[in-house]
Amino acid sequence: MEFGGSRDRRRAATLAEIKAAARRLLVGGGVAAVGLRAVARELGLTPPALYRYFPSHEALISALIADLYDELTAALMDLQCVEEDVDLGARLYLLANGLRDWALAHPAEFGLLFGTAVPEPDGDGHEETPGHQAAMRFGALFKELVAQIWHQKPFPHPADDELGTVLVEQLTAESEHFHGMPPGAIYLSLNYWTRLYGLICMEVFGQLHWVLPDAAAYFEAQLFEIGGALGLDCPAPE
Amino acid sequence: MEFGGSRDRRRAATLAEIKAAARRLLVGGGVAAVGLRAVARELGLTPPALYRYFPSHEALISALIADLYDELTAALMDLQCVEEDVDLGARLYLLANGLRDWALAHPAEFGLLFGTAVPEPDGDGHEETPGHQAAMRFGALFKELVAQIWHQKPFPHPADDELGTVLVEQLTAESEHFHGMPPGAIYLSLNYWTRLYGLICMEVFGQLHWVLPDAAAYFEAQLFEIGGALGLDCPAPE
DNA sequence: CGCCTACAGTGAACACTGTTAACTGTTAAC
DNA sequence: GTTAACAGTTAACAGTGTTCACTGTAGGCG
Repeated sequence: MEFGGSRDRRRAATLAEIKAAARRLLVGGGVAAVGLRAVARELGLTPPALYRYFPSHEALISALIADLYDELTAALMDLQCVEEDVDLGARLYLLANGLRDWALAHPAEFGLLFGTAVPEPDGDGHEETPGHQAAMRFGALFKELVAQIWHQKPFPHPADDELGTVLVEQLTAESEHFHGMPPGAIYLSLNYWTRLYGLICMEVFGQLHWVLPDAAAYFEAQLFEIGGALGLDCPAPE
Repeated sequence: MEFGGSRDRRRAATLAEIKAAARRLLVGGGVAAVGLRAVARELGLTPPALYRYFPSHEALISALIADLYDELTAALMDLQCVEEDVDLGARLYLLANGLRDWALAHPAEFGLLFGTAVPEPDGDGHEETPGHQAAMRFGALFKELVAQIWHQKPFPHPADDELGTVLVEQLTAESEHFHGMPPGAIYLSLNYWTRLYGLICMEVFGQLHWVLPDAAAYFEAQLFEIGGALGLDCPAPE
């Protein structure tokens, strides 16, 4: 029935089907709904069959996380490339707004990626799961853009003695990821990311509904504010 | 053995024991570890016995959440009352630092309270579970203090036309909870809370470890920054 | 005091979950 | 054309939340 081909092709196909079914269940009923047996049921398979593709339920979830990170990264990348000639500030604005839109459109996926990822105090330090690698690629997206903005037009930043020695030391350690930006500039960039993340998390996780029924206007105002710290002017005043 | 007393007393005692055991399991192995059977096992009871005290597993978790909110609220309250004569700015500083300390000391509990609480789009609007009421009491702690700070020494705030009509409308709707503060001042207060929440969430959920190994210095710097927006001067310069 | 009711708690069972072992057939490789 | 790898199944195990029928004991009331 399925037009033949090498066995690997068939295997890759069902593997994709499995992840698609898992994704479907995730958007339908949250993380709890994507169970091993539920996925198997979705494909008309028996539960043990999935163990030919994933060593455990947790591995399936991890693969799903990695895929979601890549999907989010890709979505944000070609969101900026729709208009190639927009300036860097507008691209950061598109990135931030795109992230919020994606989070609001896919709350279950966002919750899986960014909510309650309580990291066990790992002894070795850097883990190498594909999920973490995908997360790094996602983070690089932001770092790259901010570094470009900085190198195009350096924005005023706090001096080293304003930050304190310990903080400067940690920030300079991250300097290579930010293309040699000075600690004060990295501090402001981290500030941007932290506030953006916090805002979206609070909105998606419903922590903001108790005070703001619709956080869109607040988000817009905050975006202007944190963009201003990076030397960007307001993209859309009102 | 247990010195007698009315039956209600005994019931309340075991109810407290149940929640204590649940709490113990929570800190030991995260949310997933606090299962109905595990709690029963902890007390030497059979699982169905717990249904005399909670109608379901979810109800037990909800009660645990409510208790944790109250515990956190109480901890933060008497943290400020240790020194009665400290000024309001220092009390806010204590509140913010106390919240961070509690979150870092009890990551599992913090995750249960503030992580991935994906709110189902509820039609009625305001739910009345004890957990939400406890959350409101917790939020009131912050709102009260900020309102006191405002009324003692009003800080400069953005004008209405800087915020936009929609945002001003939403903020004025929350004015009663902030003791009649103007929208611009509520905006800054919300800003404070949003950034504080975002920072702590990122740190506890490990989203910050990839760039800052120890976020204490960064948190301190941010605290100074967001406190400055409320007219407070730096409590500890370094 | 003695009955009787309410209630905490038990045992067995159901439907579900992730996971493993032993076993099929089909299919690609030598 | 034989063989070995592999997808997939059936059966089972341990664990979960939950329900039902049942026990004993303790409290309230006549």
